Amino acid sequence: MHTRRLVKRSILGSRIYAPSPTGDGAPVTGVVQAVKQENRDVSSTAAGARRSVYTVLMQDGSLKEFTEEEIAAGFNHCAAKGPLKSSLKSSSNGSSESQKAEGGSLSPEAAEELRLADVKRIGRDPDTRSVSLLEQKRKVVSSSIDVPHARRSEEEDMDKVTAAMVLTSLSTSPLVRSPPVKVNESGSWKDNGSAGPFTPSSNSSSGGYWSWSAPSDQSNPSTPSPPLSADSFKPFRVPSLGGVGPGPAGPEDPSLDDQDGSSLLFDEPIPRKRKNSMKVMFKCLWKNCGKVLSTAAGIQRHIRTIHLGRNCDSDCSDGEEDFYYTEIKLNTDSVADGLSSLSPVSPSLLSPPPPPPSPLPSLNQLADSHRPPQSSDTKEPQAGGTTPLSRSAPSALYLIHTDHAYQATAPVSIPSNSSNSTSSASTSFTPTNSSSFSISWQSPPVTFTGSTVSPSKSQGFGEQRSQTIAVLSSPPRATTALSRKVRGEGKKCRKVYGMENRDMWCTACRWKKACQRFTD
DNA sequence: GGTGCCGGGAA
DNA sequence: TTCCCGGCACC
Repeated sequence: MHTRRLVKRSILGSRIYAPSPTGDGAPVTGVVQAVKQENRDVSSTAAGARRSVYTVLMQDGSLKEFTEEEIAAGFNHCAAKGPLKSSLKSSSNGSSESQKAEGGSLSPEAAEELRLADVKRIGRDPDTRSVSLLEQKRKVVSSSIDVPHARRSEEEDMDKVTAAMVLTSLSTSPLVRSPPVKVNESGSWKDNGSAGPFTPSSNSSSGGYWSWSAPSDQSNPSTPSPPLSADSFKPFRVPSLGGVGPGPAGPEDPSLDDQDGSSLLFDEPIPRKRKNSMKVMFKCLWKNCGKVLSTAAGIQRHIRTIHLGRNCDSDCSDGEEDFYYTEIKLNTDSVADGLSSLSPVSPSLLSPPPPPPSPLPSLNQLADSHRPPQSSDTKEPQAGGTTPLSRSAPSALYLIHTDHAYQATAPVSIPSNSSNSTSSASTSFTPTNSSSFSISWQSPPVTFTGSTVSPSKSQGFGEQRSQTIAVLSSPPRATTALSRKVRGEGKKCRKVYGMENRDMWCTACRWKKACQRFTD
C-alpha cells in the first residue's frame, strides 16, 4: 500500500525513458535515482527558470544524468504506454497536473512551486497538501545530493510516518475547524494564508479529482450528496495540519486506519463519518439566521447571497462565507442511543433552564447532534465570543431533554426555598442527561431545617420551568438508621440506565448489592 | 408496586 | 471470588 503510494507519487525510483546514449533514437529505460537542480536564474522562481537534472540508473547499471528536456523527449516518445506517465499523473493533481502534463515536464521543483501556490490559494485540497508535504520531504532529502537506495527506504519510512500523521489527524472532528488561524506543526508549508483555508476554487473542488472510487462510496445514504462531499470534505482535512489537534479523535482512528488506507492516498473525497451514520448539515452562523442546509454549497450560496449581498456565483467568492457557517453532525445512531440508553453525561446538563451565560463547550457536539435541524431557527446565534457551536448548546439541550420521556413521570420535588441555594451544592454522583431524576445531596440534611418537603408535583405553573432541576431533598433518615443500611435516595444504576441497559450498571447493582457507582 | 440492597447460595 | 437471587425494608 505504502509502497505503491510511494511509487506513484515520487519521481525518485520511477522508471523513465531516456534518450538512447547511442543516439539511435530508441529510448532506453532507467530508474531515477536523484534529482539535481540547476538554477539558471536565481532571481526567478518560475517553473521554467530552473532546470532539473535527473540522475538515472540505466539498464546496464550505469548512471547517467539527463535534463528534464531530454527525459521529456523520451517521455513524449513513449507517453502512451510508459509507466512514467502513470507515475506522473498520480503524483500530480488538479491544475498543476494539467500544466505538467502539457509540457511533459516532470520537474518536481517546478511542480512543487505550483503546488505550493495552489495550496496557498486553495487551501482545502487535502491531496494537494499531502502531496506537497511528501514532495517537500523529498526535496529536503534529495534536492541536491544523490540519494542512494538506503536513503530511499528511509524516505519511504518518512512517507509512511507522514501518511500516518495525516491519517491520524484526519480523524479529528471537523467541528474543531476554526477560522483561519490554525496551528502549523511546522513552517514547511503555509497554507493558512491570507485567503483562509476554504477559498472555493472551482478547479480544485470539482476538476481536480479523479472519480475512480468516489461513486461507490458516495452511495452511502448517510453521506452527503457528491457536490457536498466534494466541497465539504475539505474542512475535514484542515485540522490535519495540527497533527495532534484537539477533538474527539480517538475512537475513530482504527477505522480510519483500516478503511482509509487506500482511499486517503487516492484522495477519497468523502468524510469518513459514515461509520456512525453521520449526517452532516451546515448551519449558518450569521446572526439571527441559523439556517441549516444540507450542502456546503447551499449554505455558502445562502450566506453569499443573503448575508454578504453578493449575487454572483461561486466564481467570485473569496471564501469569506466559509466563516459564517459551520457543520453540524447529526449522528443518527448516537441520537437514538442517547435518547434511549441514558448514557451518563456531564452534570452540567442540569443547569437551570434559562440558557446560562457560559455555555458548555464540551457538549457542543452532543447538543448539535441532538438538535433536530428544524429547531435551529428557534435559537438565536449569538455572535459573541463563544464558539459557534457552543452558542446553541444550552438551549438545545434544554429543549431536547425537556421532551425526554423520563421527565414526565419522574418525581420532581423542589425544596420550598432552597432550590436556588442548592444549585451550588455538590451532588454525590454524576447525573445523567435526563434532568428529571431525583438527586440526593452530599450536604447534610440540616440544610433543609426540618421542613422536609413532601414530594409535591403541583407547585404551580411556574414550576414547569424548573423541571429540569430535579432536586429531592434527602430526609434526615440518617438519624433513624438501623442495622440495615439506609437506603440510598440518589440515582442508582438501575434508575440511571434502566433495565434495558443493565450491562451498563455497576457490578454491585447488577448483583443487587449496594450501588458502588452512585454512592450516597 | 418499585426500588435498594442484605444475606445467602451456587458455580 | 464471582455471580445470582430471595427476601426485606423503604418509598
